[in-house]
Amino acid sequence: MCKVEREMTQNSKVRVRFPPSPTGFLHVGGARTALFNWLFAKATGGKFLLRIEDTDRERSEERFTDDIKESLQWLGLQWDEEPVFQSKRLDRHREVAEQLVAKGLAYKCDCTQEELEAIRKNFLEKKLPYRYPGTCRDKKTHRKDFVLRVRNPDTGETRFTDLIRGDITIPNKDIEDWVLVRTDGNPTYNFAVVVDDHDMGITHVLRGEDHINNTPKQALLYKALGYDLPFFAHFPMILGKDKAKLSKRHGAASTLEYRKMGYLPETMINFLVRLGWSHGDQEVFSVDELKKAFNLDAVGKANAIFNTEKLDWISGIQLRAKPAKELTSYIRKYFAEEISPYASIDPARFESGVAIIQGKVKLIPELIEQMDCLFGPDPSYPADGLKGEEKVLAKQVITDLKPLLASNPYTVESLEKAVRGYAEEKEIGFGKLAKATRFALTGGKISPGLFEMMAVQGKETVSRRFDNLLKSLP
RNA sequence: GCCCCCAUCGUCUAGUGGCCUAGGACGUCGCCCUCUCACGGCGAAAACACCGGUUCGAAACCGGUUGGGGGCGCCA
Repeated sequence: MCKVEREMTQNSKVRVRFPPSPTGFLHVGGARTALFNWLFAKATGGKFLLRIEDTDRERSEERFTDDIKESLQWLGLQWDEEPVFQSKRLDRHREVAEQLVAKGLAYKCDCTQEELEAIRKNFLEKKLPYRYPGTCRDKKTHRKDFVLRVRNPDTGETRFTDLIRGDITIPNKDIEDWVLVRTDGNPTYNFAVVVDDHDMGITHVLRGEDHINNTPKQALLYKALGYDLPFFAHFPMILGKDKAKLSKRHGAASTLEYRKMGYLPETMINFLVRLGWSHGDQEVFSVDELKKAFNLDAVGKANAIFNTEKLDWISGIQLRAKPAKELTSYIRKYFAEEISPYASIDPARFESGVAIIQGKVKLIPELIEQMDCLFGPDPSYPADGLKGEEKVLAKQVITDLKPLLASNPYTVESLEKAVRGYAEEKEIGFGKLAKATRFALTGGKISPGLFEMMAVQGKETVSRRFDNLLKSLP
């Protein structure tokens, strides 16, 4: 925590917000912005709020609001107060707009979109930077349709402090008289944000770097309105592999798709937090650790590329770290359809199946797939699964092991002792023996540890599969 | 075109003037461990964009160049 933050957090409660517009699914860039806000709230003992910015009635859809909420909840980023819907605050926005007009800080502009387009085109042709020229600033009479624009100073400069980047200064001549209220009476983003952040008591505006250019506009409005400026911080962007701003065409559109792919929430959080934030050499974090360790001055300034190599590595680690019981109920909740073939399996057995596989895979679908050798139908034995001499050995080993294990308790230790004892006695290399046994039990070459597997499969299955193999052998 | 932001291995990053012949992690490639697959251990290749300053001393500070990103809507 840097000095400014410390002063701030000592004097009053931190309140941050995540303000998505429901015009698309929550992509991972948005998810990370939400995460940083949430972590900052947790680290400072503040509140994390959700505001749905649905002032664009045309493009806003309820299914996107649902997607955003579900994504946040899946990740565990629970908001602390009822979500605010910007569209329900219309009256308040109009009220503030009127105050601005009354003070002469906003004015009506009846330029049509066509007229503006012509001006814009003209500026572009002359290679001049386009800015609304203030045509209507002092006009007395207006057409029926008009917008409200702010009256911004033409000279001087606007400065604000970014907690990550330091002071940022913009000449006022580069800030145009932008639109506050549309022809249809709805507020624009930059206007609604300022009013809402102020009314919601937001102390820290933490958002993506794509908003840096909006900040001077908003800062000017705060001043015009007589509001205290909140602290600002702009996070670097997450870019796609082509180094362009993340969008639909970069693989997964919605954060929820990562859930489907089999990543855990803690995996996403661990991965996302390291895109732009660091803590010495530490790479692996639990969510609880993050809630204590997160701070703004360890956030970097440079953009990061969303590269899933490390995501998979973290996934393996988090999968291994999750208690089998929790992992099992997570799988039951989100992969119900995928595990439906194992519906009849005793829950405790199912959980031990999860336990012996979770350390070997990186994603949940892989885990479910590997459970097939435990709970699926008996395997068939491909003819080329074992070579000639291996078949001879297999026949001997399985024939001997069958009665030996039939009278043995089915615990990992006891099974291991019995089988290893047998191998020693017969002077058969354990590797060869294991290969034959594995083939008998799975019909393949890859499986969980032999004894863990047998213990989960149970005496009946093991014995039956031993018989099956013997029958298939010449 | 104009404005803003940024710049260390392929990728994520450490680094706040001397500890840097630049550290960690992912990925890659070897070797080891091992009942297979994983895990784990050891090792290798791999970066301070460029040019000028400032300084006894720059990856670090300043300026410029180049490169990248973002913005320039009655979208958010």
